[in-house]
This record gives sequence, C-alpha cells and structure tokens, in this order.
Amino acid sequence: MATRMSGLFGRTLREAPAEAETANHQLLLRAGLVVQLAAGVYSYMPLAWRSLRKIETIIRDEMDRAGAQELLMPAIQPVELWQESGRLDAFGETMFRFRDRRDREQLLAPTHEEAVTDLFRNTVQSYRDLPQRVYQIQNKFRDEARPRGGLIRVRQFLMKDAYSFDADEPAFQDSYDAMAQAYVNVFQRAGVPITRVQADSGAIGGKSSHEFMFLTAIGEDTIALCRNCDYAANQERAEFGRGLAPVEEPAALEPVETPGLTTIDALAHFLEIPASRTAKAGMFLADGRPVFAVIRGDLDFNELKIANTVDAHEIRAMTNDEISAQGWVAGYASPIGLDAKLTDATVVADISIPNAPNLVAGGNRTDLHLRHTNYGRDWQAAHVADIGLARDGDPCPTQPDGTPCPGAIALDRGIELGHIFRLGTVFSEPLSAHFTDADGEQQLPIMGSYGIGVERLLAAVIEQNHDDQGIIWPAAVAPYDVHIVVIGFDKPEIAAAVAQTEAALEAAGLSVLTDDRDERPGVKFNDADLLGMPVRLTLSPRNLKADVVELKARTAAEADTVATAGLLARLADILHTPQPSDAPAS
RNA sequence: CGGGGCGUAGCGCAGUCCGGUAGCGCACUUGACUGGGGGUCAAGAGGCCGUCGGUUCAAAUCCGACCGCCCCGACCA
Repeated sequence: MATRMSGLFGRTLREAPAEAETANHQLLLRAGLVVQLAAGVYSYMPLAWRSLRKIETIIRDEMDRAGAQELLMPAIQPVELWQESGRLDAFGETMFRFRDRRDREQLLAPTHEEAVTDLFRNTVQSYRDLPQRVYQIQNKFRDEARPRGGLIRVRQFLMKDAYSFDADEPAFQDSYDAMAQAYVNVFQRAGVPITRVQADSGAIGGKSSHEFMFLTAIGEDTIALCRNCDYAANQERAEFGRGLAPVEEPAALEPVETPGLTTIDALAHFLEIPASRTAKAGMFLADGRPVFAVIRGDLDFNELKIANTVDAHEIRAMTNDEISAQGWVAGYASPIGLDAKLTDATVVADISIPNAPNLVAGGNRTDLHLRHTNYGRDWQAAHVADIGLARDGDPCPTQPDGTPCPGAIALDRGIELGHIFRLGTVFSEPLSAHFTDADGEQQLPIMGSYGIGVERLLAAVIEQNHDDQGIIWPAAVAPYDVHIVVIGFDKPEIAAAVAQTEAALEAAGLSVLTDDRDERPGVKFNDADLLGMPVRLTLSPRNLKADVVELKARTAAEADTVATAGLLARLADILHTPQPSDAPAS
C-alpha cells in the first residue's frame, strides 16, 4: 500500500531546531526523520526507519555474499564475561552497567567480541568447522563522554558487527579481504564515497586495523592522505618521513645560557638555528607512569603513539608540578643524565632523533641548554619509535606497496563509517576458545572483527546527498522510490487516477509516498524536495486531461511530462540502482 | 571531566539588564476566499517561563542549588 502523507506519522519543519549545526542533522530533523529523546538517544520515525532497513538490506546482502551468517547476540551481558577478557577497565565509564534483581552486575554491551568468542568456544571444536564468519545488526550501548553531531556520536546505536574465526593467518587474510570488499560494496551501493585508511586499533585490541572514512569537513577524525600516492591513515597512527638528517661529526657538548627561552621557537630564534636542530622534550603520565619523550624540535608528539609504545591505555601531559616532582625543569628538561637522577621514567625517542647530530637540548637547569647533544653518545632511550604527529606538508612515509614516494601529506577530516580489525588471538586466548587441528592439537582461532555504524551511514548518505532544498536520496536507500504530489485530490477523477497510478507503480515493485494532503501546491513541492525521494510525480487535473504525468527526478533541474503509457519504463530507467557488485564473495 | 553557550507554546525567537503575573513569526483548530513553488482574511486553542529553594506585597525577570541540551577540548571499538 502506498503511504499517504495525510496519515504519515511525523512531520516536516520549516526551520531546523537550533541544536542542529550540520546539514545532515538539520535535514534529519526538518524532514521529521528522527526525534531526540535524550543526549545521544534518538527515535527513528517511519521514513528514517524505512531507509535504515534498506541500508540493512544492502549490508545483509553483502555480508551474505562475503560468506557470513546472520545471528543475534544479547545486549545484556554479565560483567564476568568482560572480566574474563580483561576489557572491563579498557571501556571504563563508557560502559552502561547495572545490577539485576539478584544483585548480579550486568552491562549493556558496547560491542560483542566477548559474546561471540563465548559462542565459538561453546559451539566449535574442530578445524573442520572453520572458517566461520558471523554477523549481526544490533543495538550497541556506549555512554559516550560527549554525544554529538546528531547521529554521528550517540549512546545507543545500530551496528553491524561481524566476526571471523580462522585456523591460520592465510585463511584469516581471506576473511579480512572478503569483509573489506564487502565494505567497499556496501558504501558504494549506499551512495557514500569512502576512503580506506590505516587506523589505530584502540581499546578493542588487536594487531592492526583499517577504517572506512567518509571524508567531510564535519568529520571528527583527522586523516592523513598523500597528495601523490594512495597512502592514507588516521592521524592517530599516520607515519611520515623525517627528511634527510645533516651529515656532521658529533661535536663536544657545550652549555649555553638561554634565559627565559622555554619554547623551541624562542630557543631556535635566539640561537639562529632551525627548530630541526633542537630536541624537544615531552613529559607524560602513561597509565600513571612517567614517560620522558624526545623528538626533533620541528616535530610534534603523537600522544597515542607514545602510549602504544609504552603499552599504556591512557596518557596525558604532566603538569608543571608533576614535572618538578620528577626532578625535571619544565622548559629545560634534558634527556641527558636521566639515569643518574635515579628516575624511573621510561625514556622514548622518536625515530627522528638517532640520526640527528648535534641537537640543542635542555640542560635540566633553569636558563640552560646544551649544544651538540648526540643520541647514543650522551643518552639512550628505552624505546626508539615513531612517536611523531603527522602534519600537513610532512613527507609521505612510503607508498602502500613499499616504494618510496616524493609526495607530501595532506590532512583531511572524516567520519568513521566502518572499521575492520585483525584481532589475532587477543580474545580467543583469554577466553580459552580452542579448536582441534588436523594433528589433534588444541589451537587458538585467528579472529577478525568488522563494524559498520548503520545510523552513521544514514547521516553520511544525507550529508553527501543534499542541496539547499533538502535531501537527495540515492535510490538504493530512499525511504520510497516515488513521491506523488497530488493537486486537486478532492476531485473524484483525480483521486481515482492517483489510486490507479499507485497500484500500477506498486505492481511494478516500486514503493510510493503520496501527498494527498489539502495543502497548497507550493507546500507540497517544497516538502517533496525536502523529503527527497528520487522521483516526484505530479498528478493534477491539467495533466490528467492531457493524459500525462509530470515527472521530475530529484536530481533534475526541471520537470517534464511523460505519457502515462511510458511512465513505468521511464521510472525503471531513473531508479535503476547499482546492482550488487560482481566481485567474488571471498 | 575542563571551557563556553542556552533552557519562555510543536519549531524559531523577543521579553530578563531596570520585578507588577507573557508576546511575535511559523505550525495547529474552525470558517471564508484562494488553488502549480511554503497564500489572504477572520475567529480560536495551546505555556507550572527546566526544577527546587530563597528574597519581595509581588519573580520568566533578583539570589542559590540542582537538572537538561548544544558547542570546543579531553575522551571516542
């Protein structure tokens, strides 16, 4: 049955509520697609739900093609399960927790690695049962510190999460590649351009990951992209070239008085040297432990990289008091002599440091620096690692295939729509999920985890596909295929023609939204533009008399008339949606 | 959690500085006119001014506490 707008639950707004800033958020509210209940908690009205179900259908189709089976796991889970994996602390406050009537601690699952691994250990015993790929589309719960951006960061949301279990690395790679291809297909079919980037794997653990980013100025993630090659990474983990170090013989250490010069800029200016000839010190607390980090003066620290280097969850810069408590001097801290000061700090040097000779570093005394410090001769770090923050213009690290690239990094903003992880055995091991291999030995399955934010994808569809008038739904995810604007619905012959047209369209498999309201034509046309179905048909006495219907694709500038007889063919032409890709299923 | 902003009718806002019992536009209801890009006229309905407490003869307005929402940051599988 066609939906009649006179009875549609939900309505359009002429003005967007003040809390909406981005185009997609404003349109979601103005079109009456979503209604907010609390911070980061939304209802999806009938139009939005139809679109979300279409997105889900695409996802299911591609998941099935990638060899995954749909199931549904519990949202309520006992805390014990998460103690078993050791992830309770990693999620911390983000987890919604409660006690049941028997005083058992429960939680609302933010993700399902634990649950699926538990399922696996209860279900699979033999390598003959591998590989396994499963997925679900399910509400996730995360008590985000700051929900924001409409549907972009919410506290209850639909997620498609998939998990793979494989007997060995090559088999895992097949699963990973199948999922990656499925993701490319999903986003392409939904009408959202995506960029696949290397990502940090965060609290979920695991060895490596890729994010599927929708590049947009309103994105909350920063992406480093090479202007020349295909290199793309989240700034959190983006690598970059440090350039060629000058070739110099190490010179003798030389104190230099530097009164009041506590910044690299001031120091470099005073000494008339480039910032790259200085060493920048950074003092951090990583899971409460002191870390002394050193990087070339012209570069910035990437705190996440530092945390990963010292295997910490949380990291922050020390306060001046904390620095003093370590016996260091803020602004003049030096990596030299840290051992002698009996510090328990972990010293980490950026990869820019060992090759850079004769750097000016702090003297660990107010108003004193040291010239000609040399790594190896004057000091050593526990870790030499990439702890630099990729910035606009930095040299591209290398092309994905390993060949050198002369390009430079550009920074862009993006929204993470999907994330795929290599988990390895980080869940199968603590949860004791085993299978028996062909030799009768117990083995741990190699796992993968694959997520898509369903409403986030909806928001991205709208952000990507709209104009000043409203949404421009891609046919594949539009709530309805056709929006019929009726002029003169009170006239019996018009009402009859409408019913006839609706029936004909639906017989052809099209979904129809009919604006039968007693509104002025202008109101209806504006609402049709706002709601943004791919095709608008106008039925009016004028057109009926001429035995035509007026047809306007949402993307077209002007409407034109079509003989009634040729209508279905024309619609099929416009609504032809991208078919499931021809890529192999795995 | 730090910084900032905002809570007055379904939506957008004024009124708050300077206390006197609430208003505008859109939307909604009824009627008439109108009828192809958000119409006109007329008559209506709708508000515990976020909550609680205080000051005062009197509080949307002043004071205090709390709650909620938005933005920036921290955080973010």
